[in-house]
Amino acid sequence: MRNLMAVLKALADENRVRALMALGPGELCVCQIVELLGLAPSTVSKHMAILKQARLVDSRKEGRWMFYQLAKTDTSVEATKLAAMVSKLLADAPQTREDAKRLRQILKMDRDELCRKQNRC
Amino acid sequence: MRNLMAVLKALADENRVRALMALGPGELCVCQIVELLGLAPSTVSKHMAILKQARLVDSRKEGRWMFYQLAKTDTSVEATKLAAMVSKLLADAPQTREDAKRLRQILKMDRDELCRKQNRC
DNA sequence: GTATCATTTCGTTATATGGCGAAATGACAT
DNA sequence: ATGTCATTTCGCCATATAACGAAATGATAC
Repeated sequence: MRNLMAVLKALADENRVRALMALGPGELCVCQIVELLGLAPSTVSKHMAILKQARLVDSRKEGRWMFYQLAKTDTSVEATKLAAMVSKLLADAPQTREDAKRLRQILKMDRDELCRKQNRC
Repeated sequence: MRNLMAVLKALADENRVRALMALGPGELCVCQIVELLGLAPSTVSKHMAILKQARLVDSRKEGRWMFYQLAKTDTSVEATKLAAMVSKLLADAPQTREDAKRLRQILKMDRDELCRKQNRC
């Protein structure tokens, strides 16, 4: 019950759901998610921590960058199944399409430059 | 997206999830849910309104009583599928078993008496 | 070591949420 | 019509949550 509620609470925020959807194709670093959602890095970091605690995502540190990816299937039954269902239900939503399009642009950018740009403004 | 978020937000509260689980076997009136959850009638009413807005439940008025039941399958794809999954994931949880047991007792009580008792204390 | 830079943690603020009790509503009974 | 009673709406309070910026962290680069 506790685990499931953590998952459901994690899924009860639009920005977190968008982040999850964005991770579908593959891992992303924080600054890429920041760019997609248009939120402060500290805010995104907190969101990702909540997703991680709910076992919806895993993280991997590489140098200065922290990469987040969807949790593997065996991590948590509740998390995986619910995330898969939400993902399926949202697959055709306008917001999802828009984000996917924007994400393709973001992935084309140089990561160093992307981060630097964020720290300037 | 809006619909799905409404469903996910509705599911992000333990008392609402417990109420949903309790409706599995069949419809219940507000005072029965009040008895199960141990919350004020006004609070339960608000919770049920949220579940209804998310199209997770339907309501039916019979005299003074308002009965809530799980929404029919064709009401909302998102709501129905997610509710079914949550229900399956929680089927064996201790809280669910406890609530089911208590619910059997509540259903044995006379509804008039149950409501009257609540208004006294 | 010192600087730089991505990310996280911390402190603060505004808003959302969940809870209650009192008053309003709406239906039955007298 | 008046009263009773289940439920809802309203107003209020306490807590939770989401957002930001500033400071701390931890890793590379000089």
